[in-house]
Amino acid sequence: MKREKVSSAVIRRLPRYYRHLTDLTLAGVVRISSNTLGKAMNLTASQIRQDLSCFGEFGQQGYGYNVESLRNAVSEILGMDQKHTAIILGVGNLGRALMENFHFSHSGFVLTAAFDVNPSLVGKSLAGVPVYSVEHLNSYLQSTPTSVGVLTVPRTAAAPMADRLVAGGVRGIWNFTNAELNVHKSGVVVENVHFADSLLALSYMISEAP
Amino acid sequence: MKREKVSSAVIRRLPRYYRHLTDLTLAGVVRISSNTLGKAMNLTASQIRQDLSCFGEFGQQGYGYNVESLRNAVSEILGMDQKHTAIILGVGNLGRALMENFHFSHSGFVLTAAFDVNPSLVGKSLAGVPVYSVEHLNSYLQSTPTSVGVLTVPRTAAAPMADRLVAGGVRGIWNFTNAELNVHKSGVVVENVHFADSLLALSYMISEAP
DNA sequence: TAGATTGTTAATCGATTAACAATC
DNA sequence: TAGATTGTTAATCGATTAACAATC
Repeated sequence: MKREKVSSAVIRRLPRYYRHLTDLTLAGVVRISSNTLGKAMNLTASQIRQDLSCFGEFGQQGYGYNVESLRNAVSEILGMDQKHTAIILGVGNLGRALMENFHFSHSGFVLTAAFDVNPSLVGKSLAGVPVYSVEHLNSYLQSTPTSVGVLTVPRTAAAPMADRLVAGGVRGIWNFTNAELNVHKSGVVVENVHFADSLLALSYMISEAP
Repeated sequence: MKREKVSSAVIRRLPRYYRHLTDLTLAGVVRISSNTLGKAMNLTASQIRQDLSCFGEFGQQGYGYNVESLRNAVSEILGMDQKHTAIILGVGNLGRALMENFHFSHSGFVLTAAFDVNPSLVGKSLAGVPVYSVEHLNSYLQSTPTSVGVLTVPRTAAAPMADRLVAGGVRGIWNFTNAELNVHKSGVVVENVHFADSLLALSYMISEAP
C-alpha cells in the first residue's frame, strides 16, 4: 500500500471515513458509491476518490465500493490492526472518564495501565485497568513497550511527564492538558485535545460581530 | 470591526493566538512582532499579519503589536465578552470532569446549570453548579436563555437531546458524544469533540505503513 | 451490451508566502 | 534620521473540483 505525501487534511478525514463506514456496516449497507458517501459526509465524490487514491485502489468501476472491505482497508491504513498500547497518566475526573467510558479497543488500542500520585487510588483497578504509582512509570515503560501516553495530569505536571514518556520510548502523546508541549525527539508525535480552543471556536461562531 | 469571509482555517487559529498571547502576558512580555510570534507558534509572519487583517489593524509599523491590547482584541473577536452561558447535559464522568476541572469562565462562558436523569444526582451541586432533572430542561430553557448546550450524555440520548436544545433556542452545541448530529435549524452551530477521531489520527501518525 | 462508476489527469479555487511601499 | 515592522497587493503553492478514458 502506497503512502507518500499524505496531507494532514486527508489524515483528518480518514477517521471520519472509518466512522461513517462503520455506521453503514451496522445499518446493513453492502455497497456504496463515492457519490452517495460524499452526500452523507458533505464531501464531493471527487474528493473521496482522490483521498482514497493516496493509499491504493479500493473500488470497482460500475459498482462502487464494498462497504465492509473499504472499512477494513481504512482500518488498516489507520494502523488499527497494529496492536497499539496506551497508558493513562493522571486518574482525575477526566482520566477516569476515559478509562470507564471511552472504548480504546474500538480504535485498536489496548489500555494496559494507569498512573497516579494519589495513594488512595494506587493499587486499585478501574474498568479492569490497574492503577500504579507514578514512581513506577519509568520501570514500567522499560519492561512494557507502550505506544501512547494519555496525558490527563494537571497542567503543571504536563511538561515533565511528557519528558518521562518520551524518554520511556512512547511513540505518541495524546495531550488533554492545555499545556503546549514541546517534544523534540523525532518520531514522537503529539496530538492535542484542546477543549478551550474548541469552545472558543464555537464562541466565535455563535457571536455577533462586534 | 470587519468580519467578512473569514475562513475556517483562520477561525481555528484564533484560539491559538489567544492562548499564546495569554502566555506572553503572564510572562510579562509587553510587545511582540509578527516574526517573533510566528516563530513561537510555528507560523509565518505573513500568515499572522494576513489573519489579523481580517478583523482590523492592531499593530504599529516599526513597533509590532502590544501583547495585552492584541490579546484583548482577539478576545473580543472570539466573542469572549458576550457573556455566553452554557449548561451541561449528562453528569457522568465526563460531565463531572468538565464541571470540576474545566474553567468555562476562562473562555468567557458562565456555566449556569447541569441536567441528569439520575435521581441521586438531581438536587446536588457540583463546583457550585446545580444539577437539575432533565424533566425540567424545557422549562429551564424557556425561562433562561442559554447560548450553548454541552452534550455529555450517552450516545443513544444524543440526538433527541440535541433536538430539545435546538427547540429550546440554544445557539451552539458542544458535542462530546460520538454521535453525528444533524441540526437543521439555521444559525445553530455544532462543534464536535470526537475523541476517537483524534486518537485514530494519532494512530495513523505513529503506525508503520502496511 | 448499456449504464454506472472508478482512478487519474487537468483545471480551478483558495490559502499561504513573498514582496514592498507606507510609516512609526 | 535610520531601522524596524506593519498592512496589503501580487506570486506561489497546495488542495479541491471537474472531466474523462477505462472497465466492470
